[in-house]
Amino acid sequence: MHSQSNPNVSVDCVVFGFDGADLKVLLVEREGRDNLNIADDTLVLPGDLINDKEDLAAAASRVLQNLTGIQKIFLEQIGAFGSPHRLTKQKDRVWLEAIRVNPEARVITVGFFALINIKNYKIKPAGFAKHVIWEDYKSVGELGFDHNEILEAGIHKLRDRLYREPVGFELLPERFSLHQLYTLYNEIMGGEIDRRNFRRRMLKTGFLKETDEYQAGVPHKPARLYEFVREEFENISKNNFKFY
Amino acid sequence: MHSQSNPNVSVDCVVFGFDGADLKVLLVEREGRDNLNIADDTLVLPGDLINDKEDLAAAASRVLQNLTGIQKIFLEQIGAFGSPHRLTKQKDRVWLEAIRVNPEARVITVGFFALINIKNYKIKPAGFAKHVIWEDYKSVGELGFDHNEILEAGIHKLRDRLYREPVGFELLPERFSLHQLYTLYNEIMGGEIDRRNFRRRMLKTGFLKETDEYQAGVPHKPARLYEFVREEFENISKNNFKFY
DNA sequence: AAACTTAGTGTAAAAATTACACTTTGAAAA
DNA sequence: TTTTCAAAGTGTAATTTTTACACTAAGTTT
Repeated sequence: MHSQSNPNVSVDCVVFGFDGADLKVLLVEREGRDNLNIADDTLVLPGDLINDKEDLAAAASRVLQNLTGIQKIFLEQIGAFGSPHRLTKQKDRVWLEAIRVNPEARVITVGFFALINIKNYKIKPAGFAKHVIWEDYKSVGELGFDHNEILEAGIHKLRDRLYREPVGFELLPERFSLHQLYTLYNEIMGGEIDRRNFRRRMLKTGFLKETDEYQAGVPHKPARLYEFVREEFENISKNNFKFY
Repeated sequence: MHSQSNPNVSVDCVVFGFDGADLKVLLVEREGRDNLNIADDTLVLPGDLINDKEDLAAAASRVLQNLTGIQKIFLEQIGAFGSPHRLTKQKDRVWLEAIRVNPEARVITVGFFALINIKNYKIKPAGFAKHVIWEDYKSVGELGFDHNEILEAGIHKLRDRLYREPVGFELLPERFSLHQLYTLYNEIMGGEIDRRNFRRRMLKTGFLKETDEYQAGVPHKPARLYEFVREEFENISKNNFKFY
């Protein structure tokens, strides 16, 4: 396994999820205290060195599959992060020396961002990851390596994509209420979107199909559920639709 | 020099220029036929392996400095390109074997795009580049390696940036006519922008300062020249201005 | 039956976008 | 010196998009 790892290139994944109210990020606690003999409970983005004949996206996919078990996942590259100093923090060095074949190697990493429906998958620790947690995006503290920087680039990309492509639906269940969709957009855009205008706008697009299903188990008027119809989206907006 | 190169990571630069009418890309002819004993006149993007303690952007900057002599240049990352097959075309292999210390190495490359004012600099061959040419973007044929793919990603990024940031001015002389600006936008956006609406819109923004200078040596009414005032741009549009 | 909570609906004013054609000016040609 | 040519420069009206804003409906819990 390590023998076929490329010592100079890794991938790191910014995985966003949505629980209906807040935007979450998947973080892992570095294997430390218990398995190795070092005190380290630093949180990092899930990632790994790439294998020799492995595509970059495939490597990211592998990392996520280890954590989530999902095969097909929305994945998009954020970019490369290659500062010569990105691994030189003291704590990071200690960890690298404990775990890597070649801890001195210059590593450039390629960031990916992924979107998953937080309810659909049980996340389980795997590989280097001792614990895996969904952290509220707003509460993320200092991460290991240069991962705060990668995360920032990730949220930036997410906003950009949310604005132009129908990626929001990746974060929701197949059937969702307009309120859920609204909360998602409003949360990620960090903004003050008008609820009524949002609703009208989304319905006007024509790619939301209303179903006969309604919310259940809520202590108030149940909302109608909708589905996203990708074919309609493709037809309607030959690549230059604006979401908000 | 080669001893401090990282064998697994390179940078490649998509350099756009504008000659007043057409969008151009800087391409280099691989050193081949003459200096090495191989027949190879393939065109590629300028690029090189990164050095061991060199930042990615610094590597791109170094490559461009070798070609253009410019220190400060507008540079932005496009992304990483890491297909395991990106160097496996026959012609590319022959060239790599002739030139690289470790021609078998898996190389992932990081693309950058740069904008330069085509008239300000004399481009001169350097390093691996035998000839350097400004190729009309629309006429670019098959390039070596995966460079067509990188170029496509570059033009995509350029359009995206042109839409949101005042990067167009990097491609023009310091003083320019509204016609030049219009042609630039219209060319890059590949579109049918209305000339009058464009003019009004740009003037309304407030960050174009009119000068007392006029076009000279043209066989018709000379146009007034304008300057881009970055400070005004920064003030007016706290980061969410839309150009077109 | 009352209270609570979220679902669901419409309109009018303002702003932005679009489509569109003629006059002006200077240089070059006749 | 007059004519011709080429691009510069200018305004308006119609349409569309965006924004701001408040009440009624429906189901659950108390």
